Amino acid sequence: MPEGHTIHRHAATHRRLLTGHPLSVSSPQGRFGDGAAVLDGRRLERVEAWGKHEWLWFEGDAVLHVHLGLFGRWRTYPAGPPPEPRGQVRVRLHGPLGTTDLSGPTACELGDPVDRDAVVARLGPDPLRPDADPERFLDTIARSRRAIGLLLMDQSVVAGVGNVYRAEALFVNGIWPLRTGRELGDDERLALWDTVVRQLRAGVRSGRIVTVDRSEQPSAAGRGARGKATYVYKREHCWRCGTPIARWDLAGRWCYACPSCQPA
DNA sequence: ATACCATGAACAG
DNA sequence: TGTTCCTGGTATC
Repeated sequence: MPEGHTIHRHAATHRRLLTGHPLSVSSPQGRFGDGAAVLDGRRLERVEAWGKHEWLWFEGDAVLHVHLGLFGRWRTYPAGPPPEPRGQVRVRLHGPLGTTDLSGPTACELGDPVDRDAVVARLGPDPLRPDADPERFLDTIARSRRAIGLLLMDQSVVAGVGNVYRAEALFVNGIWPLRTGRELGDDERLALWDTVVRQLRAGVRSGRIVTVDRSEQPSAAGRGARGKATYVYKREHCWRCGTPIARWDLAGRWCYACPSCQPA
């Protein structure tokens, strides 16, 4: 399931496999309105990701906006699609080099560049984008009385961080989630930004969220072995110190932290 | 067959 | 703050 690293990986795949070609566009599930008919046969010009959003720019200023939400997924078939689509397929994009099927998205809308800009205007900097502006993130949280655990999940503060990276980024910096943005030190704010950049990039590279440092992996976890993925997220005990993990509902999402490594 | 759960977010009030 | 919408994998009857 998708945080920002997943979306950037999908964008890269779509870029590589689908851009530059006229695509067959269909909606096997039939729930894409007239979008499929409008896009069918158009050339895909470029693909862009920002946080958890993806835009596919087709010729003629037709822009497909996709947000996977909690359940959405892309299934890509470089060798050609299976005869029967798997599950409920909202959109199928088919080109000479491959096919990709979208199911379960929170958003799948056809618009134009202005619509795209309107979405971007609501988003904070994306740590994965080269044009990201860390100062926006730092200034916003430096002024905020809201808990840093809420700020990291707020896509208008930083785009692409979800529940797993929230938990892990706070952990590696020893920050209790309920401390407010303004009461953090400048060094802590900067370190948090650096951490989400590093963790998200690692996620793009590997396709998994693995935040536990190699030096803290069990020695048996060599090549191929999965090793430990997280320090606190969905864990019973802290991977670093063994203290029972605190877990509570924070604005409707589970929040995980180590009471010992992340003192309040 | 059914229940429950999840890495998300918009909307109402 | 609570409700609603997406889907599908796993657990439970």
